[in-house]
Amino acid sequence: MKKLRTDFSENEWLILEAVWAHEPCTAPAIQEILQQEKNWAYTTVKTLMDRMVKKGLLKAEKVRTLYFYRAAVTVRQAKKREVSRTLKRAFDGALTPMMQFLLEEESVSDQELDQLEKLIQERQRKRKKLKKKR
Amino acid sequence: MKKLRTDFSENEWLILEAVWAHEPCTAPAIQEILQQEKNWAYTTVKTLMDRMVKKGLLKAEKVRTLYFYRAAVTVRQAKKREVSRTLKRAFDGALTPMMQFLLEEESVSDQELDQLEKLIQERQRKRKKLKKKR
DNA sequence: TTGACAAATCTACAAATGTAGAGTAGATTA
DNA sequence: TAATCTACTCTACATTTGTAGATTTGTCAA
Repeated sequence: MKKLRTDFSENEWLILEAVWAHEPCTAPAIQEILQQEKNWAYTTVKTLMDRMVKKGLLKAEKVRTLYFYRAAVTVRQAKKREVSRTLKRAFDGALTPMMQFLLEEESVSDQELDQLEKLIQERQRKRKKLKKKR
Repeated sequence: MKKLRTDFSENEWLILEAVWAHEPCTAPAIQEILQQEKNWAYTTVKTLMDRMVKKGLLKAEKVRTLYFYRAAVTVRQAKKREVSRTLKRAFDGALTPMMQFLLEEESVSDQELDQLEKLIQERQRKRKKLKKKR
């Protein structure tokens, strides 16, 4: 076996999110934070986090007897990873079809549609400005 | 342990794609088709496929001595699953932020931008038409 | 009919992931 | 200082996933 999973598991996301929101933080703190969602035993959380350190998703630093954890990937990087994966897998890397799919399948509110329109038009303006410069 | 993974593994996608393109088809056929990408032994392919049957991703039908497989999920369903997952995980289910992220992070060509603009404007037209009717 | 072949069945094993108990060591407090 | 509390360490075990060998069986051609 060689192929390592490049994406995060559900649990890894959960923990990453908690860590992003509270770093630097300890394993007991994370357990506490996720108490509601996951009724994990302390050792479960700790094991997960230590495995994530090994994988380079978190960093751990020992301060006296306590371990403090931080994320080793940024929110942006994680999102990027997640999005690229879906883009590649389900749309063969093609952006427009993915966008189209999103527009069709995920119910888009009127408001969202307006926002999107604005986003794109802004983009277009930027593009045209650049073109003039060249 | 209870939580079953709701998304597909990389290998499951690969096989699903091959099956979609050739169903109904046999395990040896799939092995053949994926020969280039994955130099899998026949039993590997067969095992994967049978596990996918158990999970409800494929259906198998015995015709005399041969097993024919078909996908048990449509391309659309699979895409939907994949996309929803990313949407939920990385954007807390919010479409606009995801779109925005796509626009920012995935390099969008001029052409794509035009296409997107068109897509959205078409959408807007539809919306307005609907409104009139009401 | 027998051998060769193809596909199926059975079994196996390592790594990854989900989950956590038992024991220990340092910190706090009575 | 002794009892207690906390967080850490070590170990463990089941399930899922990746990967495939060995064996069996059904089919077809010589």
